[in-house]
Parts: sequence; C-alpha cells; structure tokens
Amino acid sequence: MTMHVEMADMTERQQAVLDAALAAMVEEGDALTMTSVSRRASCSKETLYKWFGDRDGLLTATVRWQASKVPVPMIDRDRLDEKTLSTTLEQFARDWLTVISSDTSVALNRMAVSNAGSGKTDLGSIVLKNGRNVMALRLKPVLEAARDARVLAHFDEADALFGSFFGLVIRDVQIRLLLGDTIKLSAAQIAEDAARAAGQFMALYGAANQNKREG
Amino acid sequence: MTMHVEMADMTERQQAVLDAALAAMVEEGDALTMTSVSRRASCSKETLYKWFGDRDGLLTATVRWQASKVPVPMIDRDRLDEKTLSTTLEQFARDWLTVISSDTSVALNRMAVSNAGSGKTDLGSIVLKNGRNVMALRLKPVLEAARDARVLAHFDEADALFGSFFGLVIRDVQIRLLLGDTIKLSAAQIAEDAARAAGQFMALYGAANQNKREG
DNA sequence: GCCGAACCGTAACGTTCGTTACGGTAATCT
DNA sequence: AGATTACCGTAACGAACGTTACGGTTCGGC
Repeated sequence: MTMHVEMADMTERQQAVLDAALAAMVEEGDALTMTSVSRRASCSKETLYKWFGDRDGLLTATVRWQASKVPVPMIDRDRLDEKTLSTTLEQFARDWLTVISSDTSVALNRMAVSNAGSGKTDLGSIVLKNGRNVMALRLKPVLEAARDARVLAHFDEADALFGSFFGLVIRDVQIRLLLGDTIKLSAAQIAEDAARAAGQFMALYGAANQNKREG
Repeated sequence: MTMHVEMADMTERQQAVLDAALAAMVEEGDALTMTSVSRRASCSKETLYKWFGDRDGLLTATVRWQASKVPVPMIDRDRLDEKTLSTTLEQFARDWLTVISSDTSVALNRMAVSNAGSGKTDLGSIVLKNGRNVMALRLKPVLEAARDARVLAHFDEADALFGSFFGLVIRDVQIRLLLGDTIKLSAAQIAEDAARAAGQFMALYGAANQNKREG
C-alpha cells in the first residue's frame, strides 16, 4: 500500500531525504538499499517507512521528486515563422539531450526499466509520463500551430511527427547510455546535434520541401 | 569467476536449458531465480552451476545464446543504385523493428539495462555489441559503397549516418517498450514504418537531395 | 520543569535466494 | 558385473535486505 504524497506536501527535510535517495540511485543503481539511503540522509529507517510506506513508495517519491525538478522549456506560440520554429525545435532538442545524458536521468531510467520488468508499482509509466509525454504535450501544439501557419506541411497526427523528431534528436544515445556505454556529450556536441536534428526535421516536414516523404 | 563457453561448445541439452532461461527471463524479468530456471529446464541446480559457474554466467550465456539466434540480414554489395539501396535499407529497418519489438528482445534489454546499473559483469556491452554494433557493422560498408557510387551524398563518418538511420527507424519505440508501455506493432505497421524511415533517410542523405542538412 | 511527538541509531526478525552438499538413478566404460 | 560419470531432485547453509521494534535524544507546548 503506497502512500500518495504530493510534491507540495514535502517539507525541506523530506526533500533532502529524497535528494539523498536520488544520489543513492545514481551511485548504487538498482541495488540501492534502505539502509544506504538512511545513512546518506542521516535519518532512521523508521522515518523512511513512516514517510514513504515501503521501498516502492520511496522509489516512486524519488522519481516524482526528480521529475518535478526537471525544467520544462517554455514556448511562445505568437510568432511562428519558419525561423522561430526552427530555433524553438533546436532549443527543445538541446534541453532534451542535456537531460537525457545526465547521470540522474540515466540512473532514473535504469531504475524504471528494471522495475517495468518485474514491478508491482509501475515506475516506467511515471518516467514515461514525466519524460517523453511531457515533451510530446509541449511540442504537439507547436507543430499544429506551425501546420496551420503553413510553416509545416499538412499532417493529420502530430504523434507521427513527434516520433520522428524524437528519433532525430535522441538517435541511439539514450539506449547506449542505458546499456552502460560511456559517451561524453559536451555542450558543443549537444548543440551541434540539436541543430542537425532541427534542420533535418525541417527538411523532412517543412512546407518548403514537401517531396521527401513516402506513403 | 565466470566460465568462457563458446556457443559452438553447447550441446543440445545445454541449449535447451538456455532456452528455458530465456523463457524465464521473458516471464519473470530481473527477478528470475536459479530455482525457477532449473524447474523450467527440468535440470538440477548443481548442473546449472557446473555448466555456467554462477548466476551471472548463466545470464551472460543466455544473452549470448539469444544473440546467436537473431538472424543478421545479408546484403549484396554488387548492384547499388538508388532503388536497391532504398529497398535494402527498408529491409534492414523491417528486420530490426521486428527484433526490437519482440518479447525476448525487450526482456533481454531490460535485463542488460538493469545489470549495467549495478553489475559486476557487463551484460550491457554484450547486448550492445550483438545488437546495435552488429547492425552498424553490416550497414556502414553499404553506406560507404553507396557514397562511392554517388548514390549517397558525400560524408566522412559513416557513424553519423548510422545514428540518424537508427533514430529514424527506432524513434521512441524501444524506450517506450522498455519502460513498459504496451504497444502493438503489427507486421503492417512495421512495414509502413520501415518504408517511411528508409524514404526519410534517402531524402536526407541521398545524392539527389543535397540541400537538407545543416552544419 | 514536564509531556508528548518526532526523529535518530541500532538491534532483531523473517524471508528470499544464491550457493553448496548429498543421496539416488541411468548410461557408459573397462 | 563393477566402476565411473553425468545428471536429477531436494535439503541445507549463509548472507543480504526489507521490515519492525526499541531505547535515547531533541524540541515545542503547557
């Protein structure tokens, strides 16, 4: 029976404990233990159980806490010419790649994937909801606005475009990171990749070049 | 101390045991236990330890066994006009998507990701080596041949092209599957996605359309 | 000053599971 | 036939860890 704690209800002390849990997840991965978290947070196990119910409760709270800390890029929907759309996409891609390649994101996704395999509580859906789906929710209105402004070619389902954008940005970076490949993504590298992804997306779906798709 | 067993040295009985382990991995995920494997395979635990050393040895042998079973698409490098390249890529994408979306692949990658987080032995590198890297190794000569035949625009590093192709094919499918999202990929859907990915790749990197990239 | 609540540190309990050990059986070798 | 080998089924051992319980400390309220 997991507790349902909203992030707003978290005291500073509790947030500090969750940060400790987060650090434990980064360093110890799935093998993180209640004892190690309590040691890191300088709190008793009894407190952990009182606050979070059980181990799963602690993990879900930790995942939610991290999710609430990830900044969501803002968008102005007012002016939407090709240039602004392109830079918006590029900024989106840059933020996204930065998050994805961070230690905490990797650890979090590893935990969620492990849990999705044999888990009672579904960390995977939480991560999906607060990661990919938030991005999709932010991006799709922009894509639709761009279509209506004739900046993008016509389409029916924004999901398909989002999927392609996702692929062009992430490529094989995330899965390689999750599988333990040691990649070093410098800020310059991220910026370059983001620009390439945005450019390619515009090339594929922009109203200026409409002859690039099949089906 | 893990044993180093080659696939060729596997007797039929041993392969049957590995198939049982594979089934256990699919159904029980990370929580698979030596007892459950022995029960499934109708063998004793003593035999498991004699053959595979320890739990990690069993897991790595299972991963290798599955990897050896995945068919690798063949390629004829002789005739390489735009049409054959396109269909080759499409076939590649179709095979790949089929593998990626299979239950065994999902279970295997989940296991490897979990292990990469807090593992002594690195299943992640094995999966990476037998999954992504095999594909890259097969595809890069084709891309280079296509470049030399002026079917693809000039490039220096085939890795970059491979990454883009990877993204266009996989998009967000794999990460969603790993995180427990229930997606149903029909053969028709896979075929459609493969065709789209191949078409988009040709549009971006084909010699016919050279003005689509940035940087 | 005294009380109760909240919390820390640690010890204790019970379960799970990896690992090892043992007795029994069928097949193969000498 | 007798011995050896390989294997099955099961029991037993030991460690790790989730969970609970307990004694001691701090702190806000009366």
